[in-house]
Amino acid sequence: MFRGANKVTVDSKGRLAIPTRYRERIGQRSDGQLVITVDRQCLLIYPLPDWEEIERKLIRLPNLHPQARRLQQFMVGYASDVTLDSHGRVLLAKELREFAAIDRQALLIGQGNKFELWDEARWSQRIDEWLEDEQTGESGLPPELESLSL
Amino acid sequence: MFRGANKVTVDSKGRLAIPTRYRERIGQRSDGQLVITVDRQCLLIYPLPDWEEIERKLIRLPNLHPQARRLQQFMVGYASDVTLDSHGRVLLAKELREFAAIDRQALLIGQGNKFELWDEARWSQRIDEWLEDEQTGESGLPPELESLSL
DNA sequence: TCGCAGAGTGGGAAAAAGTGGGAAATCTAG
DNA sequence: CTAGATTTCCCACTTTTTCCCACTCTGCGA
Repeated sequence: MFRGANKVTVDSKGRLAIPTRYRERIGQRSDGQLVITVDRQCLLIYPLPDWEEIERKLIRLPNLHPQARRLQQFMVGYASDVTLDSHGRVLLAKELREFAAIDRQALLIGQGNKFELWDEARWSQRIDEWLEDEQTGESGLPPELESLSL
Repeated sequence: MFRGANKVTVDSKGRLAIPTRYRERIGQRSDGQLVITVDRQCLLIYPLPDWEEIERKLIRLPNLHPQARRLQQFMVGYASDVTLDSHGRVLLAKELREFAAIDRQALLIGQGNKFELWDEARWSQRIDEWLEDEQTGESGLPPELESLSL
């Protein structure tokens, strides 16, 4: 399981250093091979085998359904294979960086079998939204949440 | 069960000494391994096995639901593994300290299977809020609370 | 009151990780 | 086929992290 938040910087060539504590796991799981694609506001980074599973699911979606088609189109369409270099860095394609508005400071967020990569400004905006919603005592929690005890 | 409130200080390197009376229990329960993550305004500190149980619950949540997704994103996303050093201290990641606005004086609050860690100022603010609410005699207690006898 | 022990705190040095840039190799277009 | 541009690989420097040691403070007992 990947977890934890790390500030990372993308250098002028578009390279991103994966924090060392994850490298061993990535090496084991996929021999350093990752797939990076887009989500609505951020990028997603999967070890290759995990991505392949997702991809199979995506392709099997009913592709007359416009939303399913679109999801497929974006996620598969932007997916790019990368390999860790000798210093544990990966190269983010320019298209991906532009899509997620990432230029230098970013946050790498562990999310179980994948990572999310957020532009710093967008992430803090997301935190603000969260705190605001909690304040206003939002209703409509699903039953699983209401009864969740942490 | 962890109980009690302790004033603790976070040093300039971000280290936090766990009060000795808890150390033996933590050693037994998880061999000194803890996971620290965020809550709305404070940090939560779990022994590793307890955290893993929480994490399983979180991951099982319906993740098309925006609120569930967000909870998952933040709690798993910020969760960081730490180990007690030779003096019973743990290192708080910079990202966590920033999130909870903890810079030096903090309060460690025992909460059963976990601890809460509060910035000192935020904690006293919270006490004020509590007292105020009691004054205004807020209604609308959920049934579980109404019938609770202390 | 003094000293000892346990706990807390701070800091220094070695090691590891992160960062940037240059040169070689490959690709593209004219 | 050649010149320019882009990509890839590798090296070197800087910063951060980690580990360990030493000092201080407090409380307890002699």
